[in-house]
Amino acid sequence: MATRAELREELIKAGIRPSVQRLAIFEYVRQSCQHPTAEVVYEALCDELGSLSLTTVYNTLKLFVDAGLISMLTIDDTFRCFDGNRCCHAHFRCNNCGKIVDLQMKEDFISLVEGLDGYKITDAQLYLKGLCPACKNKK
Amino acid sequence: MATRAELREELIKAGIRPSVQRLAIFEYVRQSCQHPTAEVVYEALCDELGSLSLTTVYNTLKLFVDAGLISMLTIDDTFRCFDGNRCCHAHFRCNNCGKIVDLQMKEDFISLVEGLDGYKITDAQLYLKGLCPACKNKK
DNA sequence: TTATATATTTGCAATGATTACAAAAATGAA
DNA sequence: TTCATTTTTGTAATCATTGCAAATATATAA
Repeated sequence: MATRAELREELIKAGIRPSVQRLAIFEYVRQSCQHPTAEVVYEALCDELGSLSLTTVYNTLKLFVDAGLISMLTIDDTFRCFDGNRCCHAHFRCNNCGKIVDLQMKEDFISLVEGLDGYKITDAQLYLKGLCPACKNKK
Repeated sequence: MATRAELREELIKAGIRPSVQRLAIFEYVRQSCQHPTAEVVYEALCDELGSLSLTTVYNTLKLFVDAGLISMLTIDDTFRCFDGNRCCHAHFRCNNCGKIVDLQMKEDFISLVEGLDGYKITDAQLYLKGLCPACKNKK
């Protein structure tokens, strides 16, 4: 769990000026295990920051994604969500309850992909979908 | 390359009545290596079928995805595209030119995921993003 | 400090892919 | 044929996301 000062340093190192809004958004996404959407980030930080614009949240999240500081997940095709967990992991989305969970990997999945000579890879996501144990038992 | 009769049988086996529209859409997505969007499928088949509704294309593609006959890709976060290739493979999307290409796998990537006991997996997608060789050289 | 340029935030309007809906057409059963 | 069911269609609505221009904050220079 990084401190606020460490997160600030990380932004600066990435060439991003740590404004109040940016630092709050960065901290929120990095600490969350919930894969929040832009809307969720906005709702969560509105009070804390006094005021905040949804546009700022969208712009800032995009800034972080482009800088490689967080990832954007498109596992749900109706909205994007964001992930501050920097360890290599896969995601599972339950088709019934919609929950998105992290799954550990035995090894980095990029090593299994063939024919990547000449490519520059900046992002990799492994998405699994189906039924989570709870929903599977209900049916 | 499956014949039209084989594709028809596959629909019936999946419990889907092979209407003219459905068979044409199924054939198009299965034969294409281009990961078409609903709009692309619609444009391609409008003439062939005389008339066609974009709503039908959307509904039909969803029907096929739910039946496990084709996959939906969300590698590009601004639109969905569809993939009729049933072999296990990964996808790469170039951040510069937008091209989506298939990549072979040394082995099925699901085997690398831990903690799947109790889950029912119905879909798995591995997405890589970055620069393709051509775009990488240009920069 | 003050003035000026630059970067950031904000609110609202616009965008566009996708879906809801209800009518029309096609198909199957009796 | 008649009736019920399934499928298709066109249009309107939805809603997550973006464009844009004004307002605000921050950094730099003098």
